[in-house]
Amino acid sequence: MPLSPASIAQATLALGDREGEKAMSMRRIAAELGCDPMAIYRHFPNREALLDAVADAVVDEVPAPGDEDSWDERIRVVLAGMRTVALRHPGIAGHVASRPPLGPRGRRVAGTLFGALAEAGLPPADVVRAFQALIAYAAAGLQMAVDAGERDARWQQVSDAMEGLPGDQMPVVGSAEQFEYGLRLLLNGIRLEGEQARRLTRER
Amino acid sequence: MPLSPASIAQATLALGDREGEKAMSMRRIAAELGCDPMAIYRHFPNREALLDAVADAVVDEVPAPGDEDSWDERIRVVLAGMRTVALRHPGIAGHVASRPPLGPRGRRVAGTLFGALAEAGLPPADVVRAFQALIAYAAAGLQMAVDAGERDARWQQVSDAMEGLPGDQMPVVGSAEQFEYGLRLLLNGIRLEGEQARRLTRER
DNA sequence: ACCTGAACACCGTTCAAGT
DNA sequence: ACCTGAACACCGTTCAAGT
Repeated sequence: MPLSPASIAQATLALGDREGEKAMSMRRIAAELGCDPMAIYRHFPNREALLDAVADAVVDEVPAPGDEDSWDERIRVVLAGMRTVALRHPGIAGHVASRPPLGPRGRRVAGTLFGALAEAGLPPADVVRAFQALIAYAAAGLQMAVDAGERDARWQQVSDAMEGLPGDQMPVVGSAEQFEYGLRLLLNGIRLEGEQARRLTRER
Repeated sequence: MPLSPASIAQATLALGDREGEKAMSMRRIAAELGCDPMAIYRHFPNREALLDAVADAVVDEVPAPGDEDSWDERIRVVLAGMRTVALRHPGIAGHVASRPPLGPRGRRVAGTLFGALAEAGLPPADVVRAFQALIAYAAAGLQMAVDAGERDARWQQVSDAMEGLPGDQMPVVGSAEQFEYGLRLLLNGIRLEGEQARRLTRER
């Protein structure tokens, strides 16, 4: 297998899936590929750029929503898809969460979101604002799921300390259910904004 | 100055403020304190725990909202405060963003949010869900502000590629204005949920 | 018993030396 | 010109040796 950006990214992804985030060091990736660590630098300027490429490949697995779906359903599908897909690749999930999916392939996801937000009735400037808010929320929700194993205990501490909140009705931190709830809040907020904007346009 | 958790945390914060995130290594913190790197381990089990303590100290600077403020204003004040305060400490801001503010001092902030969400009319289980969503959003918004310097260019790329969106009406990535917009979406969504819950309670 | 610092097992990246 | 691997300048943490 000849070295190429794609083959390096693929080997890095496999290594991360198998042995976790910390295994994706330049030295170990090189060992996985059977090459010198420095050979990688002839395809990527640095480690960050390589991880960006891996994250982009993962985002490419996000399924496209159906064209007949409503705008809010399209947003829901694409963001939940991003979360699910990233969690299938535990090694890189943290990196996906830490930055916007704006690689060549991530742009497809961004396009879906922009289209849906415009359809919701937001004025152009608010489309960009809402887009950023959605990406921020999705990234954070994903990060919570990634961290859940280690840091769950701390969340429990706080929630347990609150009165009137029996532990058994508490959604798990970083769970899909928790993710969907926050997304619903955002989508309800967006719907409201869209309706207000439409009303203003009609009055004018 | 005798070594103590507080004095170590304070020195770490100062070092991070002055020379950035990467300067906060065990070795450099020890140099700042004029002690052996290993001495720190007698006050903190590891580097992560030390950074948690530093983050907690920073969260303690968040101003408390007024008691007469409405529930949504209290949430707004406390989350915007967290963002502002964290950005005053660039070295540790990334760490604050990457985990819930649940240290001994952070619990005050959590308490404010829980109280405000209950007042909004959410049932207890949804209070926990909305709380998590708000913290997630705040963390991500903060992270965007932290990254803005380096990664702004990538956001610009995408937004520029979208039609009908002149660059001059675009809010800056990670800006306070952008943060407030997303927060407004979430608060609108929460208000809606609260009203629905109240209506259901009245009907019963 | 307490404390220290040498040592271990790593990093990402540079750069001089080899082909 | 291209490629390699030794070397640089670091890490967090362990642990044996000293007081």
